[in-house]
Amino acid sequence: MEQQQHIAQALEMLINNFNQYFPLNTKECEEVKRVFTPRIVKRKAYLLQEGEVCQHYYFVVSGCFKMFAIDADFKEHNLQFAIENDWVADFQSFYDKTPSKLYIEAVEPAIVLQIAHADLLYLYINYHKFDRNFRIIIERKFIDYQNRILQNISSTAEERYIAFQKQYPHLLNRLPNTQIASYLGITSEFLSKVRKKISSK
Amino acid sequence: MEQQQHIAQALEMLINNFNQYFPLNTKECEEVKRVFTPRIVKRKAYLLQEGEVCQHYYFVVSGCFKMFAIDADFKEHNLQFAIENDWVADFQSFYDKTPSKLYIEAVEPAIVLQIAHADLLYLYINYHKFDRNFRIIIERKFIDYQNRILQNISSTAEERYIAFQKQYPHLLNRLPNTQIASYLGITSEFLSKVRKKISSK
DNA sequence: TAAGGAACTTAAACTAGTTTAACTATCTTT
DNA sequence: AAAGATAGTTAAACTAGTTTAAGTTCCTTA
Repeated sequence: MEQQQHIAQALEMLINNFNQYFPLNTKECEEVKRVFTPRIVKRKAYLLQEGEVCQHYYFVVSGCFKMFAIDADFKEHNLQFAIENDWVADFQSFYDKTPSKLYIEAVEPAIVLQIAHADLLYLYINYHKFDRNFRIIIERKFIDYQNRILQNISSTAEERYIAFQKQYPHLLNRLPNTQIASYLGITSEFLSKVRKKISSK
Repeated sequence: MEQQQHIAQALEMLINNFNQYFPLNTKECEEVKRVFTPRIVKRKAYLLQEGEVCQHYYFVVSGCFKMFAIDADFKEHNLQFAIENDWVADFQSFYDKTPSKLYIEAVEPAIVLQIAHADLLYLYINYHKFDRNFRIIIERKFIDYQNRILQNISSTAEERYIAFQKQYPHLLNRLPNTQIASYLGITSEFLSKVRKKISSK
């Protein structure tokens, strides 16, 4: 059946993702296939909304998500985008079991593989390799965040936009500029001005 | 001898730090005592300078550090401060063995316990618990960074300074305002203005 | 104990980025 | 095919934050 083949492909993608770090053995692969479950997400649907406890850690198989907060003036601020092969969750809520202040919304129709908190703990406790691989995954995300903070405190909006273009060329076509502006911490009107200035060079 | 007692105290602090997460057994404690070595750092001395490969992961026993980058205009931008019980390193350089773009400098006389890259790998490979505990340590730092990014893209300098006061009251007294301004991503002149405005309320 | 250097403040002139508003184009849904 | 929402641009008036410079205090080290 077609559906089952899609699931098999998604799981293969996930296992390949783990294998980039410390490859899984047969038993570990079986456990992954057992505890990760697929989920189809429509455009504009949420994986997480403010006030909910983040119950799952998500691996993105296809599509694109934005994770954002809404401030007192009802403005959205994009913390990160997640596309194929990315991991996304609100860790603070996921590990502390506290209500999240964040939203995770599909900006394109998407497929994810999700693992529940208890299942992840099960993997951590029984297989050294998942502590290892998730440590490495989070370390890489930490490095990305650190570089982004450095940019935020040291560069102008124009410099940050140019850096974004270089670092995420594949996202430029997939996201409206309003979303990129929100990620960069500027208004979309000002991004428009910046883009005009750059293109006139 | 007095020196040895200081070292014993520092190691106890380190082990207590690990024990906050998943407590170490006797063998793991012994290994920690074997592979972490103490280092005394004078004020204004560096643990890391731009161009060097970050060879150690540092646990701060006492004192205070700033980690920063220097931009094209020779201005410093503080990425983080580290005091007692904090961990500090440039991960990108440490794991990839690439020259660092960062500096780690003592702003107070300090004592650290350092572990070399190879020794950390040894712990990771032989003891599940270190992968586990360092995963948790980095996850917490990741959450802090994420909250900071959200602040940077969504709040004014005044709001960020007030948040800093709340989150790090103990750092306010230990750091000159110039260093805090650099951390917040503003000039010290503007921080002066912000502080005046706040105090006049 | 003198002197040089950090640290802090103030202020005036400037620039980067926001706000509000209006217009156009494109997509989405019915 | 129409209608409404979403996206992008422009511009004028505004505000947040920078730059340069000068003056003061405090701290450090010779």
